[in-house]
Amino acid sequence: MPVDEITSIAAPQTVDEFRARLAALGEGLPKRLQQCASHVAGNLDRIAVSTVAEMAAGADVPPSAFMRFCQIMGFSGYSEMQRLFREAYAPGFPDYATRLANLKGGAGGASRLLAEFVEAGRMSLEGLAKSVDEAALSQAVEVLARAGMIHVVGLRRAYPVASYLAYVFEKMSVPAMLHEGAGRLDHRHALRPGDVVLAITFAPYSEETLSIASDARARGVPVVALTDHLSSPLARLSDAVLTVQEVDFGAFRSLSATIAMAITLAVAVGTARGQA
Amino acid sequence: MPVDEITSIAAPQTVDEFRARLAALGEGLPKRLQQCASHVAGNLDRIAVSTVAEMAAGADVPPSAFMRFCQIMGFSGYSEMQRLFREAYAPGFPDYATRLANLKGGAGGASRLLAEFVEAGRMSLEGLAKSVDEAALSQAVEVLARAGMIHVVGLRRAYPVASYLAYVFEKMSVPAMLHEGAGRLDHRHALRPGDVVLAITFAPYSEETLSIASDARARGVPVVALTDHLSSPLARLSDAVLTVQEVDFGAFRSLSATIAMAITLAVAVGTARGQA
DNA sequence: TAGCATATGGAACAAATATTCCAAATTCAA
DNA sequence: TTGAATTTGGAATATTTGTTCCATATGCTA
Repeated sequence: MPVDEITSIAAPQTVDEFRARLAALGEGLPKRLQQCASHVAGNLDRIAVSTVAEMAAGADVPPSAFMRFCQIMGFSGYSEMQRLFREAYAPGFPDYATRLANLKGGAGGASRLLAEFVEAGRMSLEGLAKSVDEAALSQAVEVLARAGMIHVVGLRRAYPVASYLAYVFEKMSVPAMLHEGAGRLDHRHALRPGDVVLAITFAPYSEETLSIASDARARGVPVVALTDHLSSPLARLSDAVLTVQEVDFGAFRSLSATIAMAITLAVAVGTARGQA
Repeated sequence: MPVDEITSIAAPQTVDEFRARLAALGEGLPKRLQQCASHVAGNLDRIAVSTVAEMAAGADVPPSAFMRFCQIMGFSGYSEMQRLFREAYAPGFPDYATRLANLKGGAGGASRLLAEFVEAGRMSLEGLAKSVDEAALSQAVEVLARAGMIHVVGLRRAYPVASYLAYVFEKMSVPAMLHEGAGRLDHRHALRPGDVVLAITFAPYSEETLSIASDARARGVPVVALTDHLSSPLARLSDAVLTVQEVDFGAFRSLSATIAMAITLAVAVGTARGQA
């Protein structure tokens, strides 16, 4: 039976199915396809970011041979095969805008909302794990661990995070003080040499928070930022910048990832101090 | 100075340089480029596997705007920028599971902690989705939607949740007031017929919160509870009880699931009121 | 408000990439 | 060795994707 008549089964839907099919084809292939199979097996992760020409060159076969390989794997061509890996590489493109539209149309009550927020939270946490800048994180911990007093600043949506940080710092006996926005009264006179400001703000960035941060910087007090983007105005004012992206659901953005980052920071700092 | 005359510096050679340049551009950009910057900052890992059209759509700008963005970042075009990420992302699949494993194995103590908290958060969210009592949830929404004023009470670990609820209620124009523990001063005189108390507390249960709740009940003001167990002392005092269990890591308990429940409650109540 | 500088979107164009096709090469069986 | 069946490579083509350009829109300054 010629290879191009191999009963075409459905294309693999997951990377695992792909692996299985690769194994199933195993030996019985002609030489060039064999080469493709073995090169692919060893370079699964490259498929997402390579062209056919590159993969073919890697397998040391002409592009047309590689195309045949894609077809006997069950795909219509290279593009379709690549799509599988691109999606696996950057998992899930759930389109929240349309889901929200559906939700509004559909029956769904509060439990449906809950499901959406749980999902958004999970994705935010996954995103955090994938995108955290480890260097920035340890730098932040280091700076904070050396602080005489940690001034936690966060208003509006960041306020719950700030208060949570203050709570955990207190539990861990780390000297920290929560700056409340209440009454427009600010405590910047409390900033002393050797202290550190931990500033938290997300778009639209709070004026007060930025102003306290720049004030601190002007006085030579280090600033650690917890914000949403490196391009945040807070980033420029800071000595260490931690970014956390929350997946939003409709107009609403939760705090799962931010809270996870906050507790990590607090516990890491508490631990570092305990050891010193 | 028009953006396309920004002195063209050499293109970033590493992802870190890229980040730095992104941060340096910061504010001064026109709207469309700002959108590009934001979207890119949050989706660095997708660049390797996406087309300009996809990235542009994600940033909600036309492809030509995205091209301009690539150019002011110092690249000749999208292809060149993408090459940086395709090469940088040689290391396997940044699939969540393996990334988590890397973090746990990683050198930095802080990254390890983060991995643990992320994992705990995810598990808490899953638990919440599985165990939610739908009847109690809709009952809580109903009671809150009818309230004249919602009094949000939560101290210590529950305080961040309470302040977050107050924030979201305000955003949704739901009359709500946050009872602060500050100064031992409590606002129970503010409780009026037709109001509702939303009380949040976890073991070890806060005296003050319980006392406000029982006070409210004595006056015939309904109480909605957000707590950790049906057997919580708060449960007995309440007209609707929502329970949320957080998975703890070591001695530390995060708030992912609680926050998810809180935002659900707030949005559901806001929506219900909007419709009425 | 006029006039200038800048930003924007889309259509036209260019380049890269995927895909097909078929003549030539190879293999295998008789 | 011959012929049929299969595999192979590359040239031709189709499709997708990237890039440029410019007319129009927008915002700013005087």
